[in-house]
Amino acid sequence: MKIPSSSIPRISLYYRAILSLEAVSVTSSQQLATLTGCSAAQVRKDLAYFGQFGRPGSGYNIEVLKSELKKILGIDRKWEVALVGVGNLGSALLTYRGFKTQGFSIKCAFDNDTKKVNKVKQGIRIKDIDELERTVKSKGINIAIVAVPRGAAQGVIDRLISSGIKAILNLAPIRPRVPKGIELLNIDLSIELERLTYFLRQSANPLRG
Amino acid sequence: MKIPSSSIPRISLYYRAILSLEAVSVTSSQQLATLTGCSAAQVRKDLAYFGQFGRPGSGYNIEVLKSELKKILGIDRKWEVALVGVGNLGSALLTYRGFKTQGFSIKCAFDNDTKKVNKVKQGIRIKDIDELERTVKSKGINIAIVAVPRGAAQGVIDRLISSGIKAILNLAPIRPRVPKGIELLNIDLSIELERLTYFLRQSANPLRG
DNA sequence: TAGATTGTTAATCGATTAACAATC
DNA sequence: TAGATTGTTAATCGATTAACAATC
Repeated sequence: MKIPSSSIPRISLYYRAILSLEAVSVTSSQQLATLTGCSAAQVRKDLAYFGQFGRPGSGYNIEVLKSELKKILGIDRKWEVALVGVGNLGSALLTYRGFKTQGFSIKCAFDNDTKKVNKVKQGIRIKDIDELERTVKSKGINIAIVAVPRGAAQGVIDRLISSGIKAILNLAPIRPRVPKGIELLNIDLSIELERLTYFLRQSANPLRG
Repeated sequence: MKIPSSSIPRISLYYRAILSLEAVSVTSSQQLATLTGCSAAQVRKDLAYFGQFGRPGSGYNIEVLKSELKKILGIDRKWEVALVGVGNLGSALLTYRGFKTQGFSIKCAFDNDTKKVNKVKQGIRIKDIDELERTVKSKGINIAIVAVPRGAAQGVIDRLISSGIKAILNLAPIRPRVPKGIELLNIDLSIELERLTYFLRQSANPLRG
């Protein structure tokens, strides 16, 4: 069955929602809908793509659902992540505690700035970019976050892929080329801001400023 | 005419693509397609939502297109942005140079940590969160970026809205409630990483680690 | 004129919503 | 049993792709 790609981030939302429901043992598509801003039909549809987790008449057992959603999302295990680029944004990601609570752990960090190399941040000794291939291969890391300047991004991503990285979260403002079979997600903050200004421009509201 | 919301970030991509084409005076939907990874039909469709910018047989004049796309995206002017939360992520955004090149300028920054208040970063004196309403109102700012911890996010967003903010980029890992007419975009890095682990989990590739 | 390329319409594809029989 | 709620099918909606007449 074809699963809409848009259903995956919603599964993450449902998972977070049930984490906030520790006191009860059962929930419903309606409750999950209210908690996440999705429709109840959407919740049931999304869950049904992956199995029959509920009981008609009573709803979804929270412990069952929690465990199933973790399996679906692949977070029923720890994942080690490589970070490339320890500038302002990279440093922020290194200290971001939200990753750890979801089972992600930044295990190594690289930069090409010799002033940063060998400095320790959050218990991670920053490595020279030259050590990227060796380290990623030897640690068997599958996921990388790229937080380097625009001009360096494609080169870094090529090197990550040749080191065996299979999934990349790219924060540099380019659309890198990657071969088939590599999962790439781009987060471009300026593009997001432009979605906002498009809206403000269209808006009927009399804008100030 | 109804414009698909997914076409807006593509317009941003086309705009960036033509910025890299300074040497030539004309481009085509095929060239923009190659540069952005979209299809040529998609490029023409997206542009046609907003007007007739090209000439059959010859293509799109770059200067004309550049100016039209800026107008569409609302970046034919400067925008002042308020930043709430000057932790690691907020500091990174304050120093991010990519915003300025697209016409965005972080004009004020707030934090509730008295150790940070009155410190100057990137030429911005960090203000106490208590000054949020007064400052945003008096400066007539329409856009805010929220980079506070999960627990503080909804409260901050409520206050931003009551100060007149119309568009919010939220980086805290919650889905805030906002009234109709307020544009909200959520960027949740853990959810993005979970899209990657979903893919790795599904992947036929024998994964290492 | 011949070749190129747009803008637009129709066809396809994919995702969401609504409805409801089956189940507890 | 009556009320609640799932899982699934069908209907709707929206976005993308293909095709091509019109234009330069």
